[in-house]
Amino acid sequence: MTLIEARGYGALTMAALARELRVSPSALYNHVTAKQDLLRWIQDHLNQRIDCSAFATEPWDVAVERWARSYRDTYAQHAPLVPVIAVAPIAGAAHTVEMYEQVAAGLREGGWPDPLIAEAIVAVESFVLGSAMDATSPPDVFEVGDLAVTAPIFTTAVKARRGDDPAGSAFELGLTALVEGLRARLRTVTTGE
Amino acid sequence: MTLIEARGYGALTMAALARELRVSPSALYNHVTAKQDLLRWIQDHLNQRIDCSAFATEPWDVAVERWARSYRDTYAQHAPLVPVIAVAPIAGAAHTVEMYEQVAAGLREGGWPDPLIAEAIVAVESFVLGSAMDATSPPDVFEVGDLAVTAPIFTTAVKARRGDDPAGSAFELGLTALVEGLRARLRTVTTGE
DNA sequence: ACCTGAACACCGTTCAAGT
DNA sequence: ACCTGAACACCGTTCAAGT
Repeated sequence: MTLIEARGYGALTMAALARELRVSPSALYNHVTAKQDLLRWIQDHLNQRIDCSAFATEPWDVAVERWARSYRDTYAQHAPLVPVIAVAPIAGAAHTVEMYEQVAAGLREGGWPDPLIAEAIVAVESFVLGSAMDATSPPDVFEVGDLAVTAPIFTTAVKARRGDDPAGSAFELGLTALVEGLRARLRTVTTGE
Repeated sequence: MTLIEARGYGALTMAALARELRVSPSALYNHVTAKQDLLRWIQDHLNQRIDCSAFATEPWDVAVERWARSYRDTYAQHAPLVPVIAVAPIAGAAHTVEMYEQVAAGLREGGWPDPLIAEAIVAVESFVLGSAMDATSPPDVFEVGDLAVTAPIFTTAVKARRGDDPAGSAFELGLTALVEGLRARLRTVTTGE
């Protein structure tokens, strides 16, 4: 059923899906109450593919980095889902819940106090989803055109970027910084009490 | 013209806008080539309201925090724009370019090397936009329902959250961590050479 | 329980025709 | 230069009717 994602999200219309299944569009509503249901189903299926295995074997900080990379890579290829998943309730999504459980277990094992675990997860997730969206932006997003004269510093900064994957570099910079900052925070929290 | 945002984004339809302006829907296409144009126009207008003033007076790290807070607050109220702005080219958006210029100037002043400035901006921006989307999620996003038995650790972590604004707390945790991590990174970059 | 076919109430957009 | 009105090609969804 999810094999249809190969066609891209612009083509993910109820009519197209129905055609793929050789069924009438209205028939879909016997299995799904609305299109949102379908998207959440796909999301849960996708979350199953995110690699959380490191939380069982590695220190929490390296596990978070691996999880975040896998998470971003997955949704960079499914960017249209990002706005949906960011606000979609988790209830009933078994694989999604399982993912969070593994992450939460890893953080607790790593010494994070219960009240901060969900906050840390949400913080990393926000960065990941924002980065997944950024990953889909065209290479010329930062081309200022004739406004270059207004913004000389920004223009040279954009030109000074290196590597053939600016979005990827920005993600790596942010991820390592975020994890480093979380490490520092955990230190102050645990030594403080 | 943008006074219509008060009506919410579900109501931001070309027909509704035309009605508001007492004009036929097709007349709008004399001023805008597509709806995307309109959204980018709104985005640029919104970016004007983001507070970048701290970059001129404060150290880069406290300026980034203030900018990020203002940025998130703005788009938390305009969440439907987030997926658009994340991939929208900047060309022709004067206020947006000006914002980036101020941020870039502040970072350079703070000692950041040119090749890393754009990366740092994108990293912070990704976190901000991800957080803006998260801010609009319903309070029960993490209610696991009958799957609680599968995810005991995550369930208790969610219950252990404190404060009446979980999304806001997560944003603050992530923001301070991210900035702390960037500070550390800048240190290693500048002392390394 | 699951399907079909027709219909509904919308979308954004185009285009000839007017002034 | 800017507008109107009609039309187009879609959307997601509903609902009576069938099996």
